[in-house]
Amino acid sequence: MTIEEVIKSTVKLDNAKKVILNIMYTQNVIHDHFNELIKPYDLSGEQYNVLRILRGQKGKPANMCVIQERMLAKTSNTTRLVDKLLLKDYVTRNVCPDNRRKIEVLITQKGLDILKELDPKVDEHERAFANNISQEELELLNQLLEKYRTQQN
Amino acid sequence: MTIEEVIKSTVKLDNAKKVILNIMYTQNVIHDHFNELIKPYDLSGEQYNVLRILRGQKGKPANMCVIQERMLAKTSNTTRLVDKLLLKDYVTRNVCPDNRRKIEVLITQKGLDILKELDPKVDEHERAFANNISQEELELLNQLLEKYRTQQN
DNA sequence: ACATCACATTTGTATATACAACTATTAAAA
DNA sequence: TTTTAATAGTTGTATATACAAATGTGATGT
Repeated sequence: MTIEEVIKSTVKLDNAKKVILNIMYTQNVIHDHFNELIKPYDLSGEQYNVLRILRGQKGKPANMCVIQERMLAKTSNTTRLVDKLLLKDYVTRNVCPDNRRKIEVLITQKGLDILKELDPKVDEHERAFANNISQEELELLNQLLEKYRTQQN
Repeated sequence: MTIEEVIKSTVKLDNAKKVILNIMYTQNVIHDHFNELIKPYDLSGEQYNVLRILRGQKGKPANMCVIQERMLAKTSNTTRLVDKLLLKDYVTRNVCPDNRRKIEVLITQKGLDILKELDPKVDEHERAFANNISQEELELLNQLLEKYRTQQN
């Protein structure tokens, strides 16, 4: 389905407009698909993302700004995301002894368990999209997106 | 900047994962850039989108579900978006005489004026991203995104 | 005519996002 | 040492999003 069909556009769009719409719309499709996946687990996409970041720390605590800078959506409110994870016992939160302005956030075993349960489903989600396109095309798509993003103002 | 650098990943990611992150992140970058653009105009991105759809109707009124199906984010609450536009006198809203379940939404001259004022800025926004990449690459990017999106479950 | 169903939109509610203001702590400067 | 500035995180508030339930209207069947 082309992007013109998606938005039922009657006029022909130029490539610059189409790419933006295509990226925005594709993100929406991925987002909705992922939300379906995690809905039964009572986790939001960003909560999952934070958990994955914490697992990536491999036991090393992460403070708030480390989490923030590794998230895709830089404007998310990390404090409140961690609050939610804390309520579900997926993380612990402690004041850093060296610098009391900082907070040390750690993933718990329960957090690791839920991630492990989700891993195969997330893999399947990723494959569902990637399967329709070759490895070379995937690589090309990555390169083009990275190039596209690089603005020269 | 590669997506690994963006999320400061220490491990190597496979292409399927990278494409998803790249699309999500690129959408974020575009979204933030666009929001900067329209912030002085007291319009949200989705409000702008609705206005653009209404202009595309070329005088023909659009009812709620027509607007809905032309929006990128299908889950947006069209009623409340139109409420906001109504408050700013950018649109009118009337019950359809033929079928009183339906609502006829029309863009006003004031709505057309604000869009006209925004047009060059939106063009510039689109070019800012597209300029760094050739027309052929833009076309390829569109094709790859459309192909990628097409899941076979 | 009456019941039932489908359709179009609105409303309620919980959660998420955007962004500014605020608090607490540490570092630097006078 | 006191003031000032920078850093890290939290809180408040307005708006947006997600999703289910409710309302009102029109279409269909008996």
